Amino acid sequence: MKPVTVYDIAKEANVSVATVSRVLNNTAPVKASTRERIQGLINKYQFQPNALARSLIKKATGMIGIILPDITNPFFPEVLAGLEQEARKRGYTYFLCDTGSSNQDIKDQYKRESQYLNILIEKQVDGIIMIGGRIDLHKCSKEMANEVAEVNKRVPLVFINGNLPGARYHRVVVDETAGAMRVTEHLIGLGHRDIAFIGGYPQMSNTVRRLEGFRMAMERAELPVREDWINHGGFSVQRGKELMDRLLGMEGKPPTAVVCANDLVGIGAIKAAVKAGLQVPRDLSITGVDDVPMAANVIPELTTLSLKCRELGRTAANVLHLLISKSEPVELLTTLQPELVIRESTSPPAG
Amino acid sequence: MKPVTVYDIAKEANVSVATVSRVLNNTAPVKASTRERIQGLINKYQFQPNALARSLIKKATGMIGIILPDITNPFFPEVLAGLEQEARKRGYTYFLCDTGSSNQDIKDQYKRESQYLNILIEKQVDGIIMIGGRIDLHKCSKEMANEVAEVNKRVPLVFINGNLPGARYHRVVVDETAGAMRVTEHLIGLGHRDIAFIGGYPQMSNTVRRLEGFRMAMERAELPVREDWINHGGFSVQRGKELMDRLLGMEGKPPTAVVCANDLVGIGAIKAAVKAGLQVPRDLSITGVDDVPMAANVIPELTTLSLKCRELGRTAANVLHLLISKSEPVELLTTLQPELVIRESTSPPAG
DNA sequence: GTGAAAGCGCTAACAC
DNA sequence: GTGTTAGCGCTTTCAC
Repeated sequence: MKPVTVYDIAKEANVSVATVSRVLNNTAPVKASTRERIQGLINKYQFQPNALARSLIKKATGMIGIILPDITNPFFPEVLAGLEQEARKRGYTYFLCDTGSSNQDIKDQYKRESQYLNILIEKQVDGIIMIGGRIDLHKCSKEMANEVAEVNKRVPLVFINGNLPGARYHRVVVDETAGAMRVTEHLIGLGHRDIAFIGGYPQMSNTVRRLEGFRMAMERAELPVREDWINHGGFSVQRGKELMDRLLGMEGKPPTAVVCANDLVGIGAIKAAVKAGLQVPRDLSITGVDDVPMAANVIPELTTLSLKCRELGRTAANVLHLLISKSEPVELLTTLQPELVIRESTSPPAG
Repeated sequence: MKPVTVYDIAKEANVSVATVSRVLNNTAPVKASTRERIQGLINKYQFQPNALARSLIKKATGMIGIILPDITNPFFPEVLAGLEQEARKRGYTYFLCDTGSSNQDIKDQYKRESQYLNILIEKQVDGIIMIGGRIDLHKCSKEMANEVAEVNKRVPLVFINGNLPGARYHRVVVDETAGAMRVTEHLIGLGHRDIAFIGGYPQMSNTVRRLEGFRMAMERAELPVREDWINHGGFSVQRGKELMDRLLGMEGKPPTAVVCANDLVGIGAIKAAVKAGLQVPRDLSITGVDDVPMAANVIPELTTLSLKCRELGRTAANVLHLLISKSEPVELLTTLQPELVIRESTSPPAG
């Protein structure tokens, strides 16, 4: 059976399509009796207006796109949850564009970003939010940056925790440098002097920022930074284990505390430390960054830096909505303050 | 600046829109020279055809909708990852419709499902996948079931691990009953006789199925089922802690093993047990269901039942695609076998 | 309060 | 090979 259209409704109600449209959109007064007649038919046929046709005219689709690198990393669902809430409230639905670093060849991640960018434009989304991927690159290639700049000209665009050279973007960020400083200072305040930093990728700006905060805190406390205690390699639990193993395998006195680039690495670090016979935090304090739900569920519960994931998502959706509705001018940069969450994985050093 | 259309391209290339459309879709041969001329303009203006207009004619959008209850529960991102992979390969983009049991008033969850169902139809998605929510209800109300039946008439629909009365649906399921039996038998094989079951909701069919498998294994081994050791209350880590605490607080000899309704409950159960001074698995064996990534990352690593999340997602996307393309008849029911994953949280009972 | 008609940007017959 | 034209299903002037 063919889907019913405004014409079908109009014909059966003995009115014109214009009138049907009017009751559909409440865009002009309609006589109560005809309105009821039409409404009756709408209910009878469970008529649902075709949003494609509507959007084609209105030049607005109520759809936005979210491009992210890996929904499987628990950080992103948290951000999404915040985003969803705000988006739904404003009447948007969203395309989730996972560039799938967990599934597919990670080398193609940026290619998939480009594809999704194009697809979203063709689908006429009202706006796009990007998080992770190329906007986290410390040095992004001119071509990749350019692509995004072009998109930015065509449709409202908001970055979460990232940036790109060559254009001015609307960004919602959390001050990771200050946050990493706070984490490190917490450790220093506890009495630690020998502190390592593991995880992340040196070519990613989030890692650079977190490491920078770490260094600033150490410097301010006049503590030496052991360069061989700074090791990168990724953001996964597996990486955390490996990096911690390496740290534990080094000659000489080990660190008494380890700042991890994110919670997953921190969880891996705990695993490796426990497996090596250490007690956390007695023998070794460990911290994370993100405050994903699991951070509160591991044993011992992970001291971490809350990146305010949900608020980040809500805020980004909000900024994007403001941009779309053009109701008011929007600040380019919105900065949230992260929050130190002290749990069980940190304590004064033993001895 | 206005977006460029086929007309703009056609005019500047001195051809008709039909020819532009032809090179865009490779739908008929075009003289090489004109094709190049047109392609040049397309590149020059970075012309992207409006997918709304195209879909309006073709009656296909390349969009599908996924309705799920809570992206924040790590089970769902895993399924999504599988789904995304398959969907992308087939050229679909998808709306993520999170009915947000984590954010908002959970009482409105089913209302949001209804809303999303309507929105997806209006947006003319080519198909819908549902997972969780009302399709997991052991007894779903007539009205709620009816809504879905109506949707099922209008657009291809696939359920993951759920069902609804009143109509025949295409479903991709994993045999949870057999799986729960396998888990329980593993425990029994280890020598356990006093086994509890915690977590889930009695009104949800997944809980019913898992509990059924548990009971069947116990019965087959001629072991008594202690009804006061069967406690429901949810699927979260927090619930797992509470339910385990209650178990530990009961009079008499405690169970030597606990089958948890899912991994999160299992992780909570471990936390509560450890906090109570027990050693897992020496004093208490604990199992989960799902095999979310975190199950392998907690200490001790959780023995669990892999629900083949990714495969579930891939298969569902596949089935939906088959339904959409009508290329071949599709089985109503696709069943996957779950897999017991033995890790560290189970061992023979002490002494 | 209501209808006629002109599109929104594209594809697909159907001519030539 | 290419152009003309009629829609897809809806909203929106502009009359009446």
